[in-house]
Amino acid sequence: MLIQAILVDRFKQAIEKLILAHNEAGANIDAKTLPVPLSKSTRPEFGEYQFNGAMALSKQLKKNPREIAQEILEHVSLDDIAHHCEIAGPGFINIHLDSNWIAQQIEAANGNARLNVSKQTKQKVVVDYSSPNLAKEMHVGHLRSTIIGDAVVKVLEFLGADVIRQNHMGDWGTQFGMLLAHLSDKLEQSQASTALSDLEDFYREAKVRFDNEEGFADRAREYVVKLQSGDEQCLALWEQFIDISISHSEEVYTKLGVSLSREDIMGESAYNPDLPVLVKDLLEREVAVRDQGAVVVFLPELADKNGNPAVYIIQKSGGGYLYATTDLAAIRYRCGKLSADRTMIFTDARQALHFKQTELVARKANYMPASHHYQHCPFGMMLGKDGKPFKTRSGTTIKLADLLDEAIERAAKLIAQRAGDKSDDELQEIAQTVGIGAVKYADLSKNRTTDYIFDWDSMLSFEGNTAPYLQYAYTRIRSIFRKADIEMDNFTAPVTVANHSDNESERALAIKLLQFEDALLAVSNEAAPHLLCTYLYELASLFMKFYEASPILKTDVDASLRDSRLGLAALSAKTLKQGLSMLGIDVLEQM
RNA sequence: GCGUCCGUAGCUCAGCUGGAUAGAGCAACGGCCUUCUAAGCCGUGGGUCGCAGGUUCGAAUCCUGCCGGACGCGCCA
Repeated sequence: MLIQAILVDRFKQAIEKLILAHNEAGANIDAKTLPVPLSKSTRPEFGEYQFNGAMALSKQLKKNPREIAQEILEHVSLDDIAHHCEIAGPGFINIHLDSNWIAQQIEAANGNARLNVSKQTKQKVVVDYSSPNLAKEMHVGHLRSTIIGDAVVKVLEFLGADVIRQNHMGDWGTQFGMLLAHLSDKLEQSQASTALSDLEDFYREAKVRFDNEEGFADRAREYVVKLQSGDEQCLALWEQFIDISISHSEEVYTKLGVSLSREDIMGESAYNPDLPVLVKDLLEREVAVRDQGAVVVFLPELADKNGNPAVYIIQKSGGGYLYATTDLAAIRYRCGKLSADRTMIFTDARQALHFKQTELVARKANYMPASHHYQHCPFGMMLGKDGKPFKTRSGTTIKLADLLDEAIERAAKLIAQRAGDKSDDELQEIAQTVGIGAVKYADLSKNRTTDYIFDWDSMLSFEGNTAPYLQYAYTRIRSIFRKADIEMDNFTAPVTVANHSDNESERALAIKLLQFEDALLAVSNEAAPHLLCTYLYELASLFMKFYEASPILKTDVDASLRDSRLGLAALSAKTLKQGLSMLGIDVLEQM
């Protein structure tokens, strides 16, 4: 149910009719290109939606804007949706939705497993996210890509897209020479799983040897060469390393409730066989040229002031390949083999230029169809409370697994203070759900593009725009249904929706419930899960107000009113649950 | 030097297809529990939307310049 789209459509038709009439009378305006500025009203007394196009039209038609607004009203057909419209101020058209229509939509959504969210035209979308470096353990820097990407994936899937997850893991590169040389030595005394139980320590040890130990650096370089030439023993060693490192990531994914699995891994190494083919192809077709021993693509589109083109290196002078080469190969694979319509890549903002250049080169080389929608979705850094990159006190990066454990611990402490009569197991489950939810929500609820400040206290405060607030709203509704001994999921009842003057909180809640699909569509278009967070927070907040103002199970509430309110509560809970699940956050029956 | 992103309340952030009096939360202060779970609700105070121009009937939103910050700009990813 897309209210916004329906209204835009109706007004579009009205404007076209109106323009046609004016054009017959001598005007000359192209109605197709006119914007349809329709938005939510800023204040309740202005109705639920407003159309703001009359002022602009009046200019073109040289007529009083209020008269134009009147003409639009004569042409627009809203009888089924709107109770009435009015012209206000300089020419705003305020739309007051019809209470019966709203009520019908609520009932329909309650009786529908998809909450009346329709499926969009099917599109094949590749989403590239998480992509940790397997040489090390996942650290806080991987949190954003992982959970923002996963939230977008889940929203796209719910809207009917054919999503292909691509975990572009860093499983190749010179650093593996050092790691494999070290691993080879370690295996003389212990199992690989033991040696690699802490990847951070392992990396550090290898690095120390590389920097200080006589002959080790040479051995490391030999391993790189052997690995690249496909030496079997070396590859076996590499596979062991990768396998164990992947299981470390999987543990984090499980803890985070992220939907990535082994099948989604398409690491950098997967493109190795294609890299020489790709470079050769680009050279033959003269997209790329040799320059100073390297193979490069010149990009005059990104030239500096003096006309020097930007340079994009795809093969080093020593013959090695770079991430530019791999990313081009990935485009070929995704557009060719996977025939994707859209690619979304979630990496930090520092790589923006790289992806801009990569897209330019890929388009020059025709590796993407012109219609392909290639989207780098950048995000800002995670900063500590001091505004500097988030690190431990000693200045090292924080392991993601440790961060999540700390979240659960902190949540457990806070929950214990309000424990009530819950068992230890129950408390542990709540701590898990609340702690992880809080960390994820704190990140997801912020605009993707800016840096954000990580602060334990505010994310676990359980107050305001936090995951626990949303989870609590859900448990309140569950509690009502428990008390009434009614099964919520299949509950349907005739719903009535009050006028704004009779019960404002009820009406506001009902309308918010109908805007779920609009919110999801915005997330899908902008790759911005914070829009869903905002929506869910507003929904929860409106439910809380409704809950305070409108008793449901009290004895003086008659049966039909009770059932109507139960209907609103049920849809609120189902919407919260569905929305949170797309953010990868669980709900609880009690907390 | 060039480029990208950003600058909104004491703090953390929304709002940016131009629209009516710029919104939340936290923090501060004051109310509301014989309870559909107070992890809640209601209220009060708090803003030169970095600065200066411009476009417009109308600018936090678009354009230009400046100031301040982060990041990036040929052989790391």
